[in-house]
Amino acid sequence: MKSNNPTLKSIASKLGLSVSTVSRVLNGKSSRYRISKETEELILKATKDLNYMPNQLARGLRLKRTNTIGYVIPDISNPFFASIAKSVEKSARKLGYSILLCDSEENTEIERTSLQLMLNRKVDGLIISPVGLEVSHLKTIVQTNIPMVLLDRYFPDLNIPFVTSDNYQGALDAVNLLIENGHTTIACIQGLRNTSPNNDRVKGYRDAHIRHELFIDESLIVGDSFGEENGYIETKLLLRKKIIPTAIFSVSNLISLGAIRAISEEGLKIPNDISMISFDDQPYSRFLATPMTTVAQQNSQIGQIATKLLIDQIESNRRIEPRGIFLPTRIIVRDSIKRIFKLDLKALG
Amino acid sequence: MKSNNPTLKSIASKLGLSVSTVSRVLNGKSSRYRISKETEELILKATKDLNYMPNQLARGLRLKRTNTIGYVIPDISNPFFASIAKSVEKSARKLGYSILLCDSEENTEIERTSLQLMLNRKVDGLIISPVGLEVSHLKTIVQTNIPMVLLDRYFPDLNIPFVTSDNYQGALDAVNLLIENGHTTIACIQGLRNTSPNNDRVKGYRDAHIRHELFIDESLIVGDSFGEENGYIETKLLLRKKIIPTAIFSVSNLISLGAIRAISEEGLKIPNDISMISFDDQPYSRFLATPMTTVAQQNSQIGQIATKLLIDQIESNRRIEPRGIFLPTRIIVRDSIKRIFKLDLKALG
DNA sequence: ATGAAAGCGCTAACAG
DNA sequence: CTGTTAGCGCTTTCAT
Repeated sequence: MKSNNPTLKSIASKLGLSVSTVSRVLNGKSSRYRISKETEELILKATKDLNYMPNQLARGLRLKRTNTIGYVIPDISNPFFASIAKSVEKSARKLGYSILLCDSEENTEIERTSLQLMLNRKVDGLIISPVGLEVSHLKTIVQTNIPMVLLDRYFPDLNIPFVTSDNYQGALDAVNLLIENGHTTIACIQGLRNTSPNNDRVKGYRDAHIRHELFIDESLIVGDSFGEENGYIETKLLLRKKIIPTAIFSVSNLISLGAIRAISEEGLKIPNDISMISFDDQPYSRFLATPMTTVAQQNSQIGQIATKLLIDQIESNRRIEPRGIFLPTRIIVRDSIKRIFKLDLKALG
Repeated sequence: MKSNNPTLKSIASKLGLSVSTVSRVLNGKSSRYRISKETEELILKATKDLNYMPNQLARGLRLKRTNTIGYVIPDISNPFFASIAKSVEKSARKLGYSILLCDSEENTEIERTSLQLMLNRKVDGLIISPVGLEVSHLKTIVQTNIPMVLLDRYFPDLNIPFVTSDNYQGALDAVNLLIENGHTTIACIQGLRNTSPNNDRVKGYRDAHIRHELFIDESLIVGDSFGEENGYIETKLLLRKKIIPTAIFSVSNLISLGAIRAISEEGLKIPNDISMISFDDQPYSRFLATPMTTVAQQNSQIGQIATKLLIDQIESNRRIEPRGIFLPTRIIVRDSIKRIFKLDLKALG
């Protein structure tokens, strides 16, 4: 049933040579071992004719190196992660590595077992966008000394290099913009709580308020997931409050979609009835009913840097000092923020 | 540097047993080999304590089975493919398989080398959404007898099972809808030519015309890629023609985004100035400036079926008869089609 | 009820 | 310049 692939052995015997010679030639060590031009060409020709391809399982077993890196991501269908996945795969491929992919579905248990699977498959390194709620399993992986880098979500107290956006600054900028446009009752729809991007963004939200000496209404900080459903539900709820916020700071692209759905269901218009700014720019952001003002991240760069960082670690065979890299975000102004009358509290007070 | 993982050997010697016994117990063959309860428990306890994990490289080498499947996709950042990737990964994981991922960037050469890489890594099977322009490399892979299934794009004359949407019927429905709304000058912005989804969709476009005895203006069938840029450029061009089409049938979600960009740049409105229907429904489709009428595919089902089909093949160890599976599409009517005065040619003639 | 040994396909140390 | 051999970690046949 299975076609018999040629092996070093079969080629060697066919040629009346030893496996080592064939192996040497194939690994470009002909000159180092002073192998004669004739045998070299003989071997090269034979391997080409037979379309010989080395068994990477055997190679990996022997070399303890698989040129494969494991990548675990919480939701590949989220366009934010999809675009990062693209750049991770591409950078890795360029550097000679393949990607073993796992979608953890925002579930720590799946993440844990998938990581174990990858370890068993002897990947050379790990890029993880962790769910972010649990660290214990990551800690045990750190102990194995396998190179790894965290992407997007990180743990400040964990000794692992990471690359992420400057979520704090991005959120600060976003909420500042809202405030500068006269908004003082601003809701914040969070993503998964206790994950670093969420924490940093919420902190930015708070600090923007503090800087402008604005009261922080805790009941306006709502939500608990990066998904659309969360955006929908929380917005529905927000619009039922006695005091309805004049603006929403949405912490992810998916949340925004849900929020938009709720807003339009309630017969309201952005930005006339309610303003909005959203984290994550997407190709469609500008084409929404109201073109969305967003905080754009450098998705492709995040993936690229993380991959290079990892492969550096793998190939230099040393742990790099586990620093975090924060990439700047940038605000793309479109039409979802309304400039409203600014009640100057200080002037009144 | 590297922490010494326990191996069968190290465990066996620590326990004063042989590797074979340990292996047997770990593979659940204790009863078959009448291994005493005590040794069994001894071994189980030791492996748990030491957190033993079998080296899958060694296992794969020996067993000729890796529980890994290769998945190559032309553009993971395209939300259509991202959502399929999600369901492929999930179904595979549930059935005990990991995914080796490669993004071919719509480039046959990358596809070819990536497939080779996967073969070298001894994946148990292949799911391929091929670029679709070249078959020769796929043909040689077929000859190796490795289980494979094509996803989305297929080759009718190639002996490989595939799963895809009923693109022909979907396009037929789409263009019929346009025609029923009075449109007779309908542009078709194609994706990558000579790929099956594109061909089938264009054929649907044509046949809808034929059925309604409408003239097919070849100059209205334009474009050559599934990307946004193509949609933008071709729409720009279409809007410069002497006779401007009253409607556009866009063959992909990305093309539509580009078309929308061009249309809005020209100061036109959908559907007042021009109507539109697009293949691929996306979460954002309903929130666009003009909520888009789309042809929705069953993304997650496509991925699931393809994966199960493949794993069936792998585990049953026989080639299934290479049939194609076409999943029905469905039209989601929103606001992007304007009902226009219907010029009844027959009545005039 | 358990062990010894071969071998999957490869690389590298050692030997000429 | 080339070959022999050991061994990566595992499963499985053959012994006992």
